[in-house]
Amino acid sequence: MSNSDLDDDARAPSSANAEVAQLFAEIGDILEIKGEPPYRFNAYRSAARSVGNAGERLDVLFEQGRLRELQGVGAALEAKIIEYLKTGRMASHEEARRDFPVALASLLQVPGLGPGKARAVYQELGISTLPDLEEAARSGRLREVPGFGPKAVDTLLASLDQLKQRSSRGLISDAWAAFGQIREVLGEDHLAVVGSTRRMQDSVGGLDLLAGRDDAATAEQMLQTIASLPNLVQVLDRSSDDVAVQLYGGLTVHLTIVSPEAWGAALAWYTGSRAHVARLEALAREHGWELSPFGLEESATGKLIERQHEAAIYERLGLEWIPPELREDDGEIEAAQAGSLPKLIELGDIKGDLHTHTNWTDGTENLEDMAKTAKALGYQYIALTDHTQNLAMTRGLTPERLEEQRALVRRVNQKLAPFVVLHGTEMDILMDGQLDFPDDLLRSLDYVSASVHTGFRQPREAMTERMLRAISNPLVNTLNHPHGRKIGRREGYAVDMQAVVERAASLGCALELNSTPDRLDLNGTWARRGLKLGAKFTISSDAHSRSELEFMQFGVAMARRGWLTPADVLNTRPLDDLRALLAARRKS
DNA sequence: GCCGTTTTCGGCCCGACTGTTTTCAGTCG
Repeated sequence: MSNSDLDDDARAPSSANAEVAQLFAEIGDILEIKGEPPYRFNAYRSAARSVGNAGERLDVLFEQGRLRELQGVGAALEAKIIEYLKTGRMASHEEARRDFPVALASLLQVPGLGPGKARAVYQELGISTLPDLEEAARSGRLREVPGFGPKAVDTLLASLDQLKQRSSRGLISDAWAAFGQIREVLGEDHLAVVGSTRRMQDSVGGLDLLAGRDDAATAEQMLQTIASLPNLVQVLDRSSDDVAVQLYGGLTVHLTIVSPEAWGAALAWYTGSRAHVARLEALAREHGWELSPFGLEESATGKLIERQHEAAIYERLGLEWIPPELREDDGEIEAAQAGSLPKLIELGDIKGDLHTHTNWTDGTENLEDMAKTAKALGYQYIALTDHTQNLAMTRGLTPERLEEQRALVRRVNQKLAPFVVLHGTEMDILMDGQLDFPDDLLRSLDYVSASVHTGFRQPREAMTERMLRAISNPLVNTLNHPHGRKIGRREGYAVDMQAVVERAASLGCALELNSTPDRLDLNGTWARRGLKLGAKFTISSDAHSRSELEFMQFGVAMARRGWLTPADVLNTRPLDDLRALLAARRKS
């Protein structure tokens, strides 16, 4: 740090970025519990995200007078950042903490417990932690708090149980974003993602990286770079050839230095699931060899068979090279031996995006900008699929507004031809399985997809019937995000998904692989089950802004994990073929 | 508290449900 204004004490183990982001997030939480209006606490939260995920250090941005370039940082929050950089403190944070303990915000994770109840629980019983809350609920003390009747206490206890089971795994998009940031500073040469992130699991335990370096000085430099990333929270572990750190947002990054000569062996070793690698080891033993991260060697003599190239290792073991997404020991070894691995779908096979939103509902941008961006991505078409009237919070479209939208679609299509915007809908499936628009209206649209957005706590039988009824209407082309889960926030609703997938397959209703990183719904496991039943799929971004169109890569990854080929996915088809397929479903 | 092909002020996701009440606050999607 070169700016002499800055106090050395300001730099604790965490980076200033992570510290400031944390303080902003805590202020936001406390403001919400205090009952401040949403635009105030949301301002702190969006600034927290922006600062926490920034790829540059706050002190550098400050020196260059560029703090305001961070999204959501205006004059007031800039001043607070500068105050923190200079003094290591933030007065408004200390002020907020005087009213409510920071720990109280942890109660907001409990489904059904919002800021109002958190405030009441603290003011009436002095409770600010989850264990204390649970104790109060069990002992009956919670009943003393206004608003907590017998039913509310029961629901709360159930929610607490659910919360305990929730996994703390991270989003695949966060892991890849962190890799992008790290690649900027370390360079691309012999730097690779391995582990569950390379296998593109729908959630990841952390980001595992390999760097191939021979000389100790360079290796040391790389480890040091990781240990001082702008968004560092803490260094978890450090040795001469590896480092593990935690970044803002919770992601763990683990970098291992390996010899560039053994690059291929290390890639294979650290990428496959434990079960997959065990199969590779067993195959090696059949040849009298031994596989390790250092190479494939003859067990008896230690003579090197292969270590430099991953594909060559697979080849020596009698296998086709196996795409990382399949390395789960779920039939891929046998297929690779037989030379019958599927030709998996790739991002480049996608011809259009069938799930997008605009500022007519809860998207942030206009149709023309969305379409232009899609066109620039190389697509031939997108489907505009804004929400419908039942989903009021998004200003869901009434039939009248849908008609108005039609004229806009026509104008944009004239302007961007031969690119085509299909006029579609993401229509709510109502509580009883009825659809939010009448059939006549649906018939007038180019594309119809349907989603469950309400009544998540319906019993399993009712939810299953509801979804079956909805997809039984031949005007519904696609069932969107079938499980309705949000990774890290809520489980999917209770539903007999096997029955839904079977029915969809038999009726020709496509199943969506929703590419939004916290959905990834269906995931690879369910895609593969659907494939075996003969289901067809769409892969779509569910973009609410232009940049989110790029989520598509994650949905394609789920498809690959599901062993899907381009033929299994509707939106790999050119527009005319797609239209024919959509029409065929309607006639069924 | 931020922000701007609704631009320097006035917006910023809003209506329904739930369990608690006795007229509604809190939460959700």
